[in-house]
Amino acid sequence: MPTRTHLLKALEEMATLLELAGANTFKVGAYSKAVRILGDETIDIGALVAAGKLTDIDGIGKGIAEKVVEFWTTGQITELDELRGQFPPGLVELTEIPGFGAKKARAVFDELGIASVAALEEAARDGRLEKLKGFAKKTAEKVLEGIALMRKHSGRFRIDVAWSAAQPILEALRAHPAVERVEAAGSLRRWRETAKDIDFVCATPRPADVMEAFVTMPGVESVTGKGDTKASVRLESGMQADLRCVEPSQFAYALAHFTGSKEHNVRLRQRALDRGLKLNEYGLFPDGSEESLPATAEEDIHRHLGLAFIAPELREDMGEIEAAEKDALPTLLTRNDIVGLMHLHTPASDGQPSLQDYAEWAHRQGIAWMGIADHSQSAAYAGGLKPDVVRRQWSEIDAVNAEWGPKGVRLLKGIESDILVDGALDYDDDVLAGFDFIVASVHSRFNLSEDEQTARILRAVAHPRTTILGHMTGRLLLKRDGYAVRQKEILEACARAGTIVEINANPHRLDLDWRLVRFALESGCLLSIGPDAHEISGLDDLRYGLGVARKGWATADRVVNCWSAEKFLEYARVKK
DNA sequence: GCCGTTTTCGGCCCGACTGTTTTCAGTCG
Repeated sequence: MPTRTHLLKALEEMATLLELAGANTFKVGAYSKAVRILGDETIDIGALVAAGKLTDIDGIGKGIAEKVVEFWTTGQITELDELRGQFPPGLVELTEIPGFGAKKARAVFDELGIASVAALEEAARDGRLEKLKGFAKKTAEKVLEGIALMRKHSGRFRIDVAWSAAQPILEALRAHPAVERVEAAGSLRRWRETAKDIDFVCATPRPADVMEAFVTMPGVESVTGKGDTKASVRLESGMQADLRCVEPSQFAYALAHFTGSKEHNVRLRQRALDRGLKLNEYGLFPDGSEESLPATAEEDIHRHLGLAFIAPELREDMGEIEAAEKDALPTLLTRNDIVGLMHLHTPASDGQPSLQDYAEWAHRQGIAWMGIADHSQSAAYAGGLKPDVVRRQWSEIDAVNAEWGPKGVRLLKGIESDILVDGALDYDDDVLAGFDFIVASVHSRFNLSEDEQTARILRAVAHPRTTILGHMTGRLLLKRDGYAVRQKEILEACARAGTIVEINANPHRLDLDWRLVRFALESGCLLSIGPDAHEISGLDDLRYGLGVARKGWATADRVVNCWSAEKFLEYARVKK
C-alpha cells in the first residue's frame, strides 16, 4: 500500500537522478517543488488520484500527475526504475554530502567509477580525486570534511536547540559597537519545528569588524566561509551559523530575504517582476533604476508589492500571499492573548513543580489559570494517580485556590488520562465526573495498525468527558515518527464532538503539526496550547506552541488558552 | 516539468562564496 512518505521519497529520488542525468534544471526543480507541495498533509492524494484531479493542484502538471497515479496504483514509477538502472544506488547518497552536488557526483562516477561514500572517501585520501579536472587538493579536503560532518550529524536540529545556540550569539552581536540592528532569520524566525542552520542578519556600517567578532566568538569550532559581507561558522554543537551584514538602509530587505522561506521569496520576487520591479536582499528596484524604494520595516516591502504585512511564521507559500493581496490574513494570536495554561504535571505523577510553584509562576507571569493534568492510573511508569490520590489532589488544589484566588490565580483540576487500548478513558465514570477537564492521550501500544489506532482515538475523542485530545501522533522530532493514524479523520471527529485539539508545546513533540493546524481550524476545531510541563522551565515551551499555532493561522478566539477560566470550565462542563 | 487576458513556445528568482580557474562552474540558501 503506497503512502505519502514513500511517494515523496520516490519523487525526491527522481529529482536527484534527473539532476545526475543532466536534465534541465527547471525539470529537476519541478520534481522538488512537487515533493514540497504533496508533503502537505491536508492534500488527500488517494482521493485526487481516484478522481483524476491531481493537476488541479498548482504546480502539478500532466507529467508529474502521471507519475503519482502510477506510483499510487502500482507502487512504482517506470521512469524512476529506468533512471535507477543508469546509475548505481550509491550515487544518490553522494549528493547528500554537504558541498557535493550532482555535477561533482557525476564527474567522480564518470571518471573514477566512484559510486559510494566509502569509495569517494578513499579516492579523496589516496590523491586520485584531486587529479580530476575541476577538482584539486582543497576539494578533496572539503569532501573529507563533508563526509565526516554527514556522519556526525543528521543535519537538522530541534528549534529549542537552535534557539539556545542562537541566543548568546544574538546577545553578543547586539552588544557589538558597530552593530545597529541584528536579528535571527531563517527557519528560526519562521518558527519551524527544526532548523538546519542559524541565520543572522545584521545592519552595520563596518561589516568587517562585525564578521571578525562573529567568527571568533566562543562556541565557534571552525570558520567555513568568510567574504566581505557574509561569514559561515560551524559551532561546537555541530550547527552551522551564517551571518550576513548589510547597510542599515538595506536591513528590512535583507531580513525579509533571509527569513525566507525560499518558496515564499520566489513568489515575492516574481510578484515584483510582474510590477516592473526587481527584488533582492538589498532592495526593491524599479526597472533600470539603481535606487531602491525605501523600506524601514518589512511592512513597507509588502506594501510596495500591494500586500498586507505577512508575519514571518506564515511565509511558507501556503496561501499567505494570496490572502495578503486581499487583506484577508488572520489576526494571529500573540503571547499577550494567553491567560491560561493547561497540561501540567506535578510530583503526584512525574512532574517536578508543586501546585504552589505553578500558582506562584502564574502570578508572576500574569497568567490567570493553570490546568493541572497529571498522568492517570494506568501510566504506572510515570506514577499515574490512583483514585484516592486524585481526590487528595483535588483537596490540595482547593487549598491553593483559597490562598491564590484573591490574587487572581486559579488552578483547575484536570488529568492526562491514558487512552486505553480499546479507546476507553482510564477511570470509572464517578472519578471522571469530578475533573474540571480531561486531556486524553495515547501512551502505549504505538504499534497498532492504522485502522486500530485511528478507531481507538476516535472512540476517546467522542467520549463526552474528553475535553482535549493530547499529542495526537506521539511523535518525537528527529527521533521517532508518530504512530500510524489518520489525522484528518480524527480532527474532523474532534470538530464534531467539540473536543479541543492540543498543540503540544514541548519542543520534542510540537504535535499537532503546524501543517495540520490550519486544517483543524478550517474543520471547526478549537485548539489548546499545552506546555506538557514537568519542570517550571517547561512552561517557557509555551513560545514553541505559540509559534506552531501562529504558523497554522490561529486566532485568539479559537485557542482556549485565550479564554477566561470560567469560559473554559463552562465549555468543558457543557460538553459532558 | 510547469505555465499562459501578450504566449501552447520559451521563458522559468537572485546573489555570495569557494575553488578552480585566467573568466567561470558548482553549490548553497
